Amino acid sequence: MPELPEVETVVRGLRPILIGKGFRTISSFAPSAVALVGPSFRKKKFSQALAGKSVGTIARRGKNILITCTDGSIVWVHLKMTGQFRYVRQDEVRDKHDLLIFELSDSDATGMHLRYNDYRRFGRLRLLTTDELQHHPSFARLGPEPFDLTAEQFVERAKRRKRQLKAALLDQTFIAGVGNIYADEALFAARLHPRKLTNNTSATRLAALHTALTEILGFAIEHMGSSIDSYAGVNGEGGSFQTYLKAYGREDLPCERCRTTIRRELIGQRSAHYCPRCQRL
DNA sequence: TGATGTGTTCTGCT
DNA sequence: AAGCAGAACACATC
Repeated sequence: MPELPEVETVVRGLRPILIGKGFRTISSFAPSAVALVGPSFRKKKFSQALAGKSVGTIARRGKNILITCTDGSIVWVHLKMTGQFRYVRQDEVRDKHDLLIFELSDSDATGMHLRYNDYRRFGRLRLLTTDELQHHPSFARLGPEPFDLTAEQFVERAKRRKRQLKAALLDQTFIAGVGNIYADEALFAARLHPRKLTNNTSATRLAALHTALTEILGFAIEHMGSSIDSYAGVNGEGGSFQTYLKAYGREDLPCERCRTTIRRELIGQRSAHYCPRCQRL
């Protein structure tokens, strides 16, 4: 389940593979809903439109990956739950969920190519112009990056709404990049109940939540994310942050602070893991 | 068959 | 009208 640290790890893995390289040909086994093009590329399929372009820069915005080509067009990728990029030998047998295969300008020399695999097919790749991306409603509404916000700015933002803390952290328009794992971990670290309301939480505690969140995200990036379910980096390497989880996935296990049993509860159709003793409402 | 998992979008309520 | 909660949806797996 790629969240901010996992997506950052993927971006860092893609850079040495793609930057300065060209897309020679792209083989697609993807349904048309998975790989799309913006209006200015109409009439062309994703594979056709991307072939021949070269990669300039690769960036992350929230959980989104932005691969900017030297002609200004952008491949906007959202991995959703199970999307993965893998850099593999060209002769590796194709998995049935390998949906796109990118032959690169140096593939003949290296014998390697890039694949996009997504067994649930929720992920999306779109080839757009810069303008189309900036005006796309779901991209334009993204909230600030956690690291770009001071604790004071986070407090001010939170105080403006009346929302359960867990829901606010998961809301990509409130803050970009946080998913279920890191929301639960940040709330545990700050000893805040997931159902506590933003407007009923003191500025001090909200500031502490922001500090916990950025510390945890930073630490998780250093550990190349959490390998839970099927997540792996571009070169097949797993992250190791899952060994540091204190709340997420620890239902029925003792809290490491007070030994109380960690509870799992549905909040807005999402499981929330928390310690009922350390995190009081 | 239907429950599961997660981010985004839709619907309807206050 | 704005802002929110909750449902629906995108899928494959078992």
